[in-house]
Amino acid sequence: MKRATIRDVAEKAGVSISTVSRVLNNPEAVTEEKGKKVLEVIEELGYSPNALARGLIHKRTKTLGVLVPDVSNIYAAGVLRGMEDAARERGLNLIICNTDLKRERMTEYLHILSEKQVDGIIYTSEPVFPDVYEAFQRLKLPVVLASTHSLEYPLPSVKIHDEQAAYEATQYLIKQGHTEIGMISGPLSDPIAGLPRLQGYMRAILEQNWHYHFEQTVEYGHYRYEDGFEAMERLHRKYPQLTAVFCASDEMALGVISYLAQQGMSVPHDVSVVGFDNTRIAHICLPKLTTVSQPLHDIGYCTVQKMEELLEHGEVKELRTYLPHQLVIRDSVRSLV
Amino acid sequence: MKRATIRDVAEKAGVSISTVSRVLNNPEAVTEEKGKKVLEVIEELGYSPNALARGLIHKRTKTLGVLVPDVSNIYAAGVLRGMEDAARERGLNLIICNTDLKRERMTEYLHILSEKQVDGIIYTSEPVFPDVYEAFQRLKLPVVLASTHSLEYPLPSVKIHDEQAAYEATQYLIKQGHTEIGMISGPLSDPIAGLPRLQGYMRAILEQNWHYHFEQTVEYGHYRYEDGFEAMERLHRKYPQLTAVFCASDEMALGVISYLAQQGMSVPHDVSVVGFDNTRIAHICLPKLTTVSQPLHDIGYCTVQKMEELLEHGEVKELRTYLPHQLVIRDSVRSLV
DNA sequence: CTGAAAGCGCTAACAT
DNA sequence: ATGTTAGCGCTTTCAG
Repeated sequence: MKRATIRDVAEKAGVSISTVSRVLNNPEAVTEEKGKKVLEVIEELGYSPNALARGLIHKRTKTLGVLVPDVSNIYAAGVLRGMEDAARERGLNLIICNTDLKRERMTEYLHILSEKQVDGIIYTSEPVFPDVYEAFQRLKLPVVLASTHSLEYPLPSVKIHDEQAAYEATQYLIKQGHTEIGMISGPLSDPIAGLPRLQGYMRAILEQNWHYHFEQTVEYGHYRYEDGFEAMERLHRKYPQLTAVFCASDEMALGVISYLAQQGMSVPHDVSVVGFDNTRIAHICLPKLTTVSQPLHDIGYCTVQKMEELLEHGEVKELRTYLPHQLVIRDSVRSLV
Repeated sequence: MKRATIRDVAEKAGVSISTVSRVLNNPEAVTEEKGKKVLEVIEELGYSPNALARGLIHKRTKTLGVLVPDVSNIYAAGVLRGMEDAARERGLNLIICNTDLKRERMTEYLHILSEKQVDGIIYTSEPVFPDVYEAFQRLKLPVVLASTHSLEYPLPSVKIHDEQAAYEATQYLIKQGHTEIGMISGPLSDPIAGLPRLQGYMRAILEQNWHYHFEQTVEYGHYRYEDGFEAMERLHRKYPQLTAVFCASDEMALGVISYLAQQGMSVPHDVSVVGFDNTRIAHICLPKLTTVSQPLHDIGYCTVQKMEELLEHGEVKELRTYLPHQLVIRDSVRSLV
């Protein structure tokens, strides 16, 4: 059996389709009596309006497209959750698209989303490459960036201040009396979570007028557990006197701890470790990780808020929003003072 | 500037709109010359067809709705990723909906998805309550269940065989020489991951003809780290002689390990622990967790495959699919033999 | 091979 | 207050 249309309802209720439309969209403009009758028939037929038809007319679908590198990533999933909460409150829906950092997949998704007439696009975690920006332009779709930003292009964005957060995390280690502080950084080529966090670390160290050769005190990895493990192996070899390590992600921090454990060193007794992100694992593992907390949920939530603002007014008051981060003190740092 | 329509293309190319439509949907039915001309204009205008209009006609949107308790949950996110991969390969998109286990939110989402004319609904992780099933019926939408199933209703589903997996995990502990084996189970009221896993544990124990009082050897929790911690506290009090614990989730297993560590006991030296799910944390934490691996990605992937089958043929060959699980041996179990 | 026209389900003027 | 009608952008007969 086919689903009922507005026409079916109108017929059965003995009114015109516009009356039915009115009880749904503008009930005051209809006699109470007829209104009630129509509502009854709607209930009886299990009628519900076709959003496609509506969207065709209004040119609004109440649907947003979300481009994310990988939903199964715990960080992305947290942000996504915040988006979804904000979206629900506003009657919006989210179509999620895994890009896996593949450019072709991104443009492919962008096309599909455009055809599906989404009201806007949320672009997550990745730098905005010129060809991507161009695609945004061509599609003429509102775009908001989540946990990434762009200094080249005027795109609204929501993230934390990574450089400052890393600065504060390093400063904390310094305040605890550490003077030999290494870092496991993300890739230098990552302008979002790589370079800025490294810069924050360096700023804190440079402030001390210490004699650091950063080539000796910094290693790199792609944020994953295994990367942290391997990077720590390299770092420890070239910088054995370190007493603390600041990591650009929680997973890498756990890799570091794991490597140290394997070498018979314990955290925080022998080496102190600070992570970044405050993902769920940070307070689950042993020792519990001192880490920089990103307000994942808020970032997602605020991104959708911003999108709504953009949709309503055609512009946003604050182009680039930097949400507050927080250093969460747990058990992975030892005080030397 | 508005986006180009098929009419704009037709005019500019000097053909009728039906010709443009043909170029897109049935290129062989058009002269090569005109075809080329039209393609050029399409490119020039940046035209892309409106999926809403198409959907209105075809009554197919190439969009699926996914109901999930919480995307930020690492388990759900893994399954979701598998779904997305399968969906992309088939030109489908996924609208995700967080239910937070709230019935009202579920029915609300179901309505919205129905209005948006999704081709089908994927329902994840939760038991199918009668009112939910009724809602499915009313909406007349194809439904497939992911990592849940229903024995009451004829709904296609994809999950692992939880009872058997738990049985094997417990059996493994027995084979390692353990005779005092406790369990941290999920809630009895959970017919998916709660009761079946407990039953598997009990079956393995009963097979040994041991004198177990399960009231003494089993405690319960809601799968989270904190639950595991607290449940272990209770379990250890009433069953102090245990040498191994089987947990219904990885997070609870880590809670157990954490509690034991706090009590000065070490895993696996003093107590062995087996988890369930093989989420990312299982191989990140110390000691690395021996656990039952669920093929999260496959579950999601297979669910979408099944949905496609249902959409194509109106039925599925195998109503309830049980994907193979696997016990992943790591470092959290000590052999006593 | 191509174009005209009907219509998918709905909303929004425009009449009445 | 209600009904009639013209589209929204597209596909699909049906003629030619």
